[in-house]
Amino acid sequence: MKKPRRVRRRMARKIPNIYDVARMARVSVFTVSAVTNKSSHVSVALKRRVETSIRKLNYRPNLLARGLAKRQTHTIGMIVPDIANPFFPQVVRGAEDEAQKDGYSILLCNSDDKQEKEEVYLELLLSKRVDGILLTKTPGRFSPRLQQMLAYVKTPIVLLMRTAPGVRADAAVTDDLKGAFDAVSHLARVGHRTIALVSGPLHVSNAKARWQGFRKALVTNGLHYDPALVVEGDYRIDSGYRAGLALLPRRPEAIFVANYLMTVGLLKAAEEMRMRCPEDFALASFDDYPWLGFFRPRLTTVDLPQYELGATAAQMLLERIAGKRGRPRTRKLMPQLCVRDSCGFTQHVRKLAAVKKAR
Amino acid sequence: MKKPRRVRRRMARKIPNIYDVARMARVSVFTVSAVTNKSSHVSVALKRRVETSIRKLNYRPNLLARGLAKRQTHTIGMIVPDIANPFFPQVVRGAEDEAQKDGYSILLCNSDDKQEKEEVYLELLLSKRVDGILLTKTPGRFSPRLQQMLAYVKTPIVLLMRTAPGVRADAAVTDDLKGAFDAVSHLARVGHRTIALVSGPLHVSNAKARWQGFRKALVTNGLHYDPALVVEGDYRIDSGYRAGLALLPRRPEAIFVANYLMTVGLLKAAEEMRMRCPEDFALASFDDYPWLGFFRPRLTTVDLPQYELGATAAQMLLERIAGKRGRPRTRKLMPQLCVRDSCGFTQHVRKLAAVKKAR
DNA sequence: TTGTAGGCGTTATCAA
DNA sequence: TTGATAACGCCTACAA
Repeated sequence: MKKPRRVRRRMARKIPNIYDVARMARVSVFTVSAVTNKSSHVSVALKRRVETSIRKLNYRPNLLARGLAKRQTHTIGMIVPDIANPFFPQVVRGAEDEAQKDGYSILLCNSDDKQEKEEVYLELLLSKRVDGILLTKTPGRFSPRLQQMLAYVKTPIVLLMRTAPGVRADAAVTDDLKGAFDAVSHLARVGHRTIALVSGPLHVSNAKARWQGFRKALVTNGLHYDPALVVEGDYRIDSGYRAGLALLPRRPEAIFVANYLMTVGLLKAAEEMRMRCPEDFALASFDDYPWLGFFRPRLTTVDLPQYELGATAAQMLLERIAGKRGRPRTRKLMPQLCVRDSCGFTQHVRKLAAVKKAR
Repeated sequence: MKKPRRVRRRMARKIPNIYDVARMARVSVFTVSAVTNKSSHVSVALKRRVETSIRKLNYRPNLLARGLAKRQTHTIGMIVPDIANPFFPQVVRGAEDEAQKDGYSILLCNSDDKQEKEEVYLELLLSKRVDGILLTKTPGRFSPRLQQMLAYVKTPIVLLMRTAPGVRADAAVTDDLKGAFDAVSHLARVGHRTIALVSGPLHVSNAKARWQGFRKALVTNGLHYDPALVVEGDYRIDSGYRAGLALLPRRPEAIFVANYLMTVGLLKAAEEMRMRCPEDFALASFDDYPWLGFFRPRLTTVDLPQYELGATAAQMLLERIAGKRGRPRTRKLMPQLCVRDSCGFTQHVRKLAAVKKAR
């Protein structure tokens, strides 16, 4: 004989559970569950009684318990390098919107691009039984143990922004090679012959792609690749600053920077060295923001669809969670070159006009 | 007689649970639990056996189940208007860092400053049994039902950035009145006599405070308050743009804008009207970002400690979660005026120098 | 259509 | 110190 659930008296108030509702409505918990989940047909009379009780008690199902029973939490984990990097907020927002449509919430983690942090978070997310994970992978491979865990639990993962060697998973990325190619080609077209590169960390897939796009553009435009004009940064402001200090004294005609934060650092260096853009050097960079058109130098940029990137990744993840099978897919979103003044284009046009006029 | 837990054969692999570990180590689940939680003393021999089994099985406690049993999830909910607003990422980051130190994760939600979304999220967070909530309250009051729920479950809330009438809770805010006062006073000191205001939505506490700071500065500096020079926006780019279109034709000597996004909009309007800052109008605005010093106009701003704000709020929340009692406290963080060129200060100084020289 | 009771994976209580 | 077993609050097969 099982004795009835012990009545708790200590805490005067207790959050009502499904039993409380059932008791008040004089039905079984099954009926209550059927009503809250619309899972099975319930007669109108009982349904009404249940709903009344729910309202009276202000009952809300405990999603923890539900998650435990159904083995799904309607939560997805998202690991980004740093939400404070202005690139990611829009991505996260896109993912959150998409997730929310399907009733999913997002657990946000910052890895700082450190493998150890990433590993800790990944394990935590698995322990919290998230239904899936959106991951901007840190450089480097998973530890064997983690790899094994991931394979074992089969929690779907979608890679975001970066692919990762050794990880077989869906991915949502941007066509960074093309983005860089377009930007650098544009610089060449405007007439710049010596073009420097401030690259991201080359062991990160998208930095590599941007570097490749840079090289390809040089080749295509018949320009010389000068290793002395290439500096590898880490996508943060300070590395852009150091790159600027190293690069600007060499007087390249143009500089292509692989992300916004490093561009900020580079401009800081230029400021200190009293060099102006685009008068003293042309500039094109990755990532676009709503404010860039209204401050000088008006940056020429490669605009990445950040929001869409996050939304797409979330969609892919939700499909996997919903049970979609098949081998991993990679969705590549297209960047768009956004020409403003920093590349020297406007000066270029003016010059052309002047030449034309002179003749 | 209770029959032993049914052996599941259907799914070949199953995530190991505490029973599996106990069985392999030939101990009871209690012992395993005691080991993983270090909650009670376990003999060295058993402890070793348990640890070995844990390692062999790659066991990780199911945090859902733990949460259900212990009635705490080590998760906190965070509701911000929009993570894509560049103000919030740093705030979120501060909160996340602080939470993570104590083993808490963050569930992130965007309310878009809509009461309905906020309410849905709040209920969801409660249903997910978060241990506490960080809330940048939308304007308006909670519905009675929600208010009742919140009071009932006693989940601690800390208000972030904005206080809210009718909500008795800890709060972490910035001294916006002082921030605005300092900025506007500075504009006056530089010599501007007609100063316009692009305000945030006045039913939001911090917009109100900034407006008050503006007015106080006018009074203190003996300037006239002209309602025609005040426009109320909604903190978004577009409202700043419209404000610019309305305000700039009136040729105020200076404009004070209550946040960054609206400043961006205002500059867009200025651009269209071919008015330059600071030559045609001076500008000071709220919120500072790492890049502002390197683009023109170099904005004079009120720098708010965003990261610290998030961190402080999280600390306060964690204290409440840990059981701290006492009446609600409000922590007010200090802003810092960051003088650059847009306020016309440098021009002002140059003029003074010229005058001096002339004598 | 509705109810009963076992299971989800922990922790916690009470004996031993 | 350890073990057995009842919560925690929900879902769901199976039975009625």
